[in-house]
Amino acid sequence: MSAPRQRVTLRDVAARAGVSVAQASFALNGRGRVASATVERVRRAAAELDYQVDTRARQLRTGQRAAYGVVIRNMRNPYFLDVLRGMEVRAHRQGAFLLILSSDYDVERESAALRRLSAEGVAGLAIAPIGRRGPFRDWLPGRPHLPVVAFNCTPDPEGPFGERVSTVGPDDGAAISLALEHLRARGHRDATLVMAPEGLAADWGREEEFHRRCAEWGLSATVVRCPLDHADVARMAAERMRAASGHEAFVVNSDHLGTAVYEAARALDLRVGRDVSVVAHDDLPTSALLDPGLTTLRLDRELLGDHVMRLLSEPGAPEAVRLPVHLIDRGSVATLSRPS
Amino acid sequence: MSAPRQRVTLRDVAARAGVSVAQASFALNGRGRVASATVERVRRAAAELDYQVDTRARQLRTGQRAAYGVVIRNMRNPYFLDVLRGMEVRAHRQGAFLLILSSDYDVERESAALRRLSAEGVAGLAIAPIGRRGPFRDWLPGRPHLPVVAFNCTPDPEGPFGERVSTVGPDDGAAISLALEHLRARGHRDATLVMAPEGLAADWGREEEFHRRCAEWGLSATVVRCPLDHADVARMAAERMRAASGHEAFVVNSDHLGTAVYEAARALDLRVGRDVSVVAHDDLPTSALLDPGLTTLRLDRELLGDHVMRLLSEPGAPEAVRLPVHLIDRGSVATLSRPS
DNA sequence: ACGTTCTGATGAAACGATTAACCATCCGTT
DNA sequence: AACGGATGGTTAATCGTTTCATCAGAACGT
Repeated sequence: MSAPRQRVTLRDVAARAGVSVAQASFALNGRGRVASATVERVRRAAAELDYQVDTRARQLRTGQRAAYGVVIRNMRNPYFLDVLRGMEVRAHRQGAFLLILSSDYDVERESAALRRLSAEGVAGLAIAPIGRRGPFRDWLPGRPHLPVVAFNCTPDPEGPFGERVSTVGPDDGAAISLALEHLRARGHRDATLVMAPEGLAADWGREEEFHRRCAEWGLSATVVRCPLDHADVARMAAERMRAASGHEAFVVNSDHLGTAVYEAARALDLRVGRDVSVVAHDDLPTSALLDPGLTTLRLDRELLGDHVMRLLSEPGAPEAVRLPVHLIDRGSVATLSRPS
Repeated sequence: MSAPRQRVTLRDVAARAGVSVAQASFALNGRGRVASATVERVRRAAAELDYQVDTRARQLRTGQRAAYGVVIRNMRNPYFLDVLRGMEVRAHRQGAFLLILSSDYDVERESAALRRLSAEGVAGLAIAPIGRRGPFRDWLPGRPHLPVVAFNCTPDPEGPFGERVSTVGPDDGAAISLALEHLRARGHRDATLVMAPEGLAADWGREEEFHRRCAEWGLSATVVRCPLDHADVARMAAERMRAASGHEAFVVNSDHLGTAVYEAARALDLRVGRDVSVVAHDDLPTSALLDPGLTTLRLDRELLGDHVMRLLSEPGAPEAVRLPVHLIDRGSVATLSRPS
């Protein structure tokens, strides 16, 4: 009765239903011409044996796969989590699922992840690429038929993505404008943009827009590339604050970096929102809990994920989707009565 | 030269190296007897063609798969993320990777996830089960050979897991003891344990230990099951505080629930750490940012993930691993001068 | 010169599903 | 009686790898 059978195969089901393997396959997938009585019998047999298709065999034959690969930069960043969730919801609706790997800001691992996912035969690939010309770029031409979507990166016509891949990300231009407008309305005359290390994140568009806007609005602009490590960022921010002649206003590229500014301020006995100002990107869950709350640029991250999946599952001409961003004012920007 | 070939297969490599498919396979996997010159030729051919094994075909033949399935409860909980990271690090070391699905606290989805992962032919399955007898239980006997590890749940000898599956989780007994000891040392005479909704999380062990310890130390004990939704928890906590005759001390089963207590307190104009006391579980990143910081029970979550992977990849007799927990005092517990 | 071992290589059978190409009835028409 | 068309079913090829069984020579000892 209960021999230690290794695995229930379609052959077993067919045998039990007294029918050929082909007919069993047709019956279960509702594809060929098969008598309704037979369908019933096969279904019952499958249920009784607790049969599960071996998706690998199926894929091998059909070449199709209901799985998408995702390469994110970091497993611990709630930002990516929400994106993943957005992707997952849509994937789930179409019966697919996600193969998630993280590059951990390491080009070696990013490259390995890409190889791996392609070997797994995913139906499409989403990636939050590292830097400007990581392995991503070299790797693309080798898989001419694989739909690829890059997210959280600036579309760069002459950059890594070329004609083939769609991009989805925040509307960086609008975001920077919002931030600067917010500062300007409160009497600020200069701003410092704090960016992730060169070549790690993919936020090249923001710098450009920052300079453009500052010029347009007559703000004095500074751009700083900073280390990724939290403590180092805090140190650097403290450095700048100490050296600053007047009021220092930071526009930082993530909430993570934003909290570092808080730490720096605390170390110097300065109060954020009075002595120092910060506008951040991302709106992580922690940001509302800070004191004062972190004024930040928010983007619907699940929506972003949804767009990524959409582009992956309905391939067409590549798009460059820029999602709207809005500013959440929590008071981390000071109001200056007179120019600093 | 560059015909739109669909995919580079081992046959192509073999052809280019002027050798049979078998020999090519042996050469690449270093398995059979093959001349070193041939190995070199095949390797070069593979590199030139940018060949990638089709893991599905390989798996179909070998029956083995370098992927493990994970079913977590929620994609957005940083707790699980750290666990995943722990798993991923070990998996990565052995060249395997993770198939992650989330049940979203829905038994239907948990069940679907299990089916799916087993159809994918994973080499093992880790699950943070929902409730006491979810689909998990019914599903187990059908796959007698699949290694399964449950995490973040109390091992329950007569419960869902039986003899087959290992469990990994916090040492709930020790955790509750720590919390109560902390309260007692500060003059508290009663405690309220706030638990997740019946049948959702898997923390049955804590309640038991809570009663035992309270009895032993002469504390008056109350246990509350609460809704999962944040706002509802806050409402309930406020209710209790208002009705309370003396000082209210909560031991809550997650930091998530803990912050709800903060909100309730704020709504009633009470100060946590003075008028109300809280000890939580998990130590999420947000907890240190609250004011006052949330006193919480911390567990090395990556270590937990590491253990899960270990048990999955080196199957043996089932173990019930309980990881040490320590208390992080951030001041959310008041010191009472005299008994309340 | 002849059997024996050893080396390097090959052919073909799996793995478990899908599916194109046939085949056998049976029913109704001409 | 012969034929055309449904209808329900079967056979066998195929997907890309791995691996078992086999084989042609070379090397070697007697």
